[in-house]
Amino acid sequence: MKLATWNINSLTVRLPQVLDWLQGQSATGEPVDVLALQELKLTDDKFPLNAFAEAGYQAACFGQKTYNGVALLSRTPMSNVTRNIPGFPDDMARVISADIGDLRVVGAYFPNGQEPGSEKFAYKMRWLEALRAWLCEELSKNPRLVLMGDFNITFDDLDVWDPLGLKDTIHCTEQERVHLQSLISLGLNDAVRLFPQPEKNYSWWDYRNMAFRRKQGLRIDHVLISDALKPLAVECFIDPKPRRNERPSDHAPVVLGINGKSLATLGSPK
DNA sequence: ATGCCTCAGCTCCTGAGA
Repeated sequence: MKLATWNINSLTVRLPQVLDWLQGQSATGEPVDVLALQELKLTDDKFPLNAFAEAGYQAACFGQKTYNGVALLSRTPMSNVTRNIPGFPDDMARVISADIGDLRVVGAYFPNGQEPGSEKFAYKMRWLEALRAWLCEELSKNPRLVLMGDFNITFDDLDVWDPLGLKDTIHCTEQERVHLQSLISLGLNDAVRLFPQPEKNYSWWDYRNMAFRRKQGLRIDHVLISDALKPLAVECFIDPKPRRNERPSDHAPVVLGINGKSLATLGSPK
């Protein structure tokens, strides 16, 4: 089965591109079974449930006016949907989770953080700590867990087009990376790095300065899979093609393929 | 360079993003 995440920077603007992309994935191979979306920038009453239903997807959305907003699309039913981090009061719609098959899927839009030392950076740190504590519980309840979304954090210099120039700037600070590693320490794995990748493998490029054409990007969108799922992963890649669209999102989707058959037939012979 | 795009909205400017 195939799972993906994409920060689409306004679903109102990007809905046709999302539908096109899903169609394209089906046409060239396996359909995307689960898609996590971030930065919907719309309220739930404006969520295009019907358009996705016609494309074969059920949806769980958690929207908000103007900013943030996340959703999960799935070809199969979702249950136990939760919104944001339980026990962490937050005005912003950033997390949506669901049981899908025998997976626990968490889609997240991590805080940007703006600038080290700012109040928004402090909020990012608090949010990251709350996420870690909650995921620790979630993993104990369901070891088959996927955490994917716009993390707004790079793992290391390999994720940064100009590591020297951007050293210690937002998305690249030690504090953010320590938090990201603390998620990894829960028993999660950076799925992209499990497979060979192209050079300059980024998921976001600034709209300004022709950054995409100049390959000046960051890898800040991630798919983390739990230890139990790691042996089942068959591919994970960033698809930069939608970034070449006429009115693109500044982010590209990240796709994970896992061996769903072996999940379904676990314990049965052949 | 307090800039450069893009998006939403109490829309002809501002805040936020990354």
